Amino acid sequence: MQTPVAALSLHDSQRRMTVPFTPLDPEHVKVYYCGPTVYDLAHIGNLRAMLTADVLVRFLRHAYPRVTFVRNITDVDDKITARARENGEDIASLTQRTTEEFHQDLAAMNVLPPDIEPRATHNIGEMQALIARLIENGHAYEAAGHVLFSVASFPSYGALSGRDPEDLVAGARVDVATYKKDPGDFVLWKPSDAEQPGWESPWGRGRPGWHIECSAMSHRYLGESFDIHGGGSDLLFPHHENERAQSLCCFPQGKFANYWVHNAMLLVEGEKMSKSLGNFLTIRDVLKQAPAEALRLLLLGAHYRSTLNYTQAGLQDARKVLDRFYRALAAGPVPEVAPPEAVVMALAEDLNTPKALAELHVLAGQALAGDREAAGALKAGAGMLGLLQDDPEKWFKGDASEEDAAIDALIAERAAAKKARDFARADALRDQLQGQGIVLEDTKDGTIWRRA
RNA sequence: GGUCCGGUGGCAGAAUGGUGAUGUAGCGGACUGCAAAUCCGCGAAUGUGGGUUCGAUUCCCGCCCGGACCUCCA
Repeated sequence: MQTPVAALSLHDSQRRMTVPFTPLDPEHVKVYYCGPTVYDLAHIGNLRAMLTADVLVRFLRHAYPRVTFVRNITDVDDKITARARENGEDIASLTQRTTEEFHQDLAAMNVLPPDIEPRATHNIGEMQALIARLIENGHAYEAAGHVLFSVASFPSYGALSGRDPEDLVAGARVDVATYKKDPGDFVLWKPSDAEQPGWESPWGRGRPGWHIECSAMSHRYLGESFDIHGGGSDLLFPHHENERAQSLCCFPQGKFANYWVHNAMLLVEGEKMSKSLGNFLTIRDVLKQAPAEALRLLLLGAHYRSTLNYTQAGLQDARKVLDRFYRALAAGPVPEVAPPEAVVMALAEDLNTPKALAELHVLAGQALAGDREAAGALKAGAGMLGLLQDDPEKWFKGDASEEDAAIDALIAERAAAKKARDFARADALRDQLQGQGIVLEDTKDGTIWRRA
């Protein structure tokens, strides 16, 4: 039996409003997220989408008995082909290495793995089946070695992203391929030359277009209708619009995704993150400067639908906040209790993580004042955000090292000096440790230390 | 050019048609041999110009600024 939880409301991109979430099957909630194209290290913008999904899925698991979370790996893409060529590397080795790095980075960030993580290249047959079906029922056609989706055949094209197909044509800034019947038509299958990865198909050796993989994998693992489909807001158009068109045309009886969740982009020091500005940050770049948990807290500090400004100062802030939270946990025993209502309620309001964090601050204050029940609630509430599950000792001191004994020795020496009222000596020892990045705190139970 | 989203204290960031959270930073005090941590207190914000309203930061319109997307490309 699940504990009763506040009813979740979610902002659905298609309806453009926040609505109560009602699962198709309350016994089994199904979620699909677009995962990475594995040609390079994940950056903190990618991370934001993964983190949004993580908080969403954690909440769903709290509220419903069973959740299946599918997040794919896109391991066939022209960016991958290009990068492999630049590196003089095998495509397979590039995608495998990048996938492993992705997994390591997310594990470091305490992002839980999906239940199923299908790869595009393992689902080529599924994609071809969908494409054949679309041709059969008149939603796709072959032209110049390509198979294209016919936008005109799907009246509600544009409904997800709120676009009028007419506008799209008028504003198109890319030359329209002459073999398209309609400028809005997009590729389902394209021919590959000898250099490019390709698979045999009824339409010749080729490779899939960008969008069909998600239609194929979501169908295979979640069926014709599932609850939530998510990703970054930049995927709304054309990627998700096209996925929706393909899937609904293949399976007109199904609903495809019932709710669409899109997270906003982030800025770096007030500027758009881009390679040309040189402010492109991978997860690994950030983890050289601060603990993963600080980055996680920083990213959860803004609501997922708001543009978030990532800054160095913000990263340091997040660290100090975690110092305070862990101090509250370290101040005494931490009983195991259920997540506090206030935190659950905040998250139920379209995953309002900043509000949930504000509630955690209240609990931290109470815990520091001696309320151990509040400390338990702090830990349980933070757990819903994937925070504060580490040992406080580890947070403050890092992994135990042989250096620790030396630190303890200096602290003992300082204690002796203090006892002898030789404060000059005591302060010198403290300064020495300070220089090594060790901060001392004298408490009534003796001196404790932490790394700055 | 088109469509859409947003502009809240130094910084980050909630909320709301009727006294604007929270954190961090700053300042003052308590505690401390001095610090650190903790506690108490203080100051500090709704881009701009109109409109609707008894009342607007919230709703509407213009402007300025930022961002996303505009079809094989996050």
